[in-house]
Amino acid sequence: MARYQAGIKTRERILDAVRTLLGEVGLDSVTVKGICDQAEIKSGSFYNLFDSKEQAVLTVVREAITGIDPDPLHEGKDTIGELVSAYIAFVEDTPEIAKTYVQIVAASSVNDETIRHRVLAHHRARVDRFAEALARAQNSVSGTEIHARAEMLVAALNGLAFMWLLEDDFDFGGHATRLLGDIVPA
Amino acid sequence: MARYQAGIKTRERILDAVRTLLGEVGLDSVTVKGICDQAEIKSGSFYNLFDSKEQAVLTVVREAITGIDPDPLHEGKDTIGELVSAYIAFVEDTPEIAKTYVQIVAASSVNDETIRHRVLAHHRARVDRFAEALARAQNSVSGTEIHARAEMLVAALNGLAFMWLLEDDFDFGGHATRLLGDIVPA
DNA sequence: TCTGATTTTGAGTATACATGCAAAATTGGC
DNA sequence: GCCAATTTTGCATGTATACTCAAAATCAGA
Repeated sequence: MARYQAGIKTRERILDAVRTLLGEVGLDSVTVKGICDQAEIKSGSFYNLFDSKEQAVLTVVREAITGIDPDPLHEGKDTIGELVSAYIAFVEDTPEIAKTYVQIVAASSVNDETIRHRVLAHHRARVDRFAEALARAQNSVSGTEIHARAEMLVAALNGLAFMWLLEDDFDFGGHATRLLGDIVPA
Repeated sequence: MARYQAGIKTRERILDAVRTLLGEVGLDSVTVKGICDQAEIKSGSFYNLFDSKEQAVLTVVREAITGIDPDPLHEGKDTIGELVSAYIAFVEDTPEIAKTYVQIVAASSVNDETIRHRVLAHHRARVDRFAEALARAQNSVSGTEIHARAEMLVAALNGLAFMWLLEDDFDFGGHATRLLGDIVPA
């Protein structure tokens, strides 16, 4: 345990503030002043704990990219239903982070090669996991066919997340579950 | 015909510059200086033709929102294949505007109520058109079922557009066509 | 070529932002 | 309660940005 606790707590307050603001005002509208107001600190404290605004935002952004695929070590064990449930849980339980994820893909990916590659790598790994789970569920279909279906399923889930961004009361979980039923008949 | 042409041409150069920059650097990174450099004019000229940066950007944004559904008066006549083809053409023929559309949905929708409602209204109208076309193709299925399928189809198309943002060589047209084949067997 | 209308220029202003820093306040072991 | 380490404060600084404006340049009809 560190000798002084205050700084650690302030760091958490800052990250909480960034999470909130990313969901509220969007990736490019987050300011240091906004973060400090939300965290109820002064800017000097912010720079005592982070080298730059970028660093604090990137910390949360990494969280968002990783959050969509929380446990990549389970490979070969998940069912397709569990994978879809994990996506639904991600969107419904941590909506600010999910919103951030969508914004990262749409906005940052355009002008930030580093983030784009990171997102792309995670996306491909996710499609592979979906494909493997699909293969286990329907082992009669060919590999390329399975992979195309997985890509489509993930695309549709992302599209539904997209819609959920637009409509506050959009039933993301319901639509995602329905979609799963269409792809993998019970 | 107006007496002086120079101003009109400059206006077009500015809008072209905004279109280019929206695709290249993203919605929130477009600056007046950037627009002026790209259009090879000075900032004074910009403000001679537009009241604000916002106005110029919004002009192109409206174009993007409308562009995804170019001919809403054809209702009752389009086939589902034509609607999907129109989406593919939108993405492949005007990629900068398509990119802008995705960014608007993801970023602006978070903090701009006006744009969000505009996008949402267009989206709903589009889903309705897809549903009507689907109903004509498969009139055995119930109305709510058809509507759910239309929503899913549009979501999947948006999701694919999403992916195409990440990967330069993503075969959007191929995947979209495949998706259509899955939903409406030939 | 002259003239008034239109367009362009480019320096200038105000503001918001990220970041720096020295001093004050707080913390916690002794 | 003392003191050194840590943390917070809040003002200062430099920079980028949106936007203004008066003067210069250009245009097109007579």
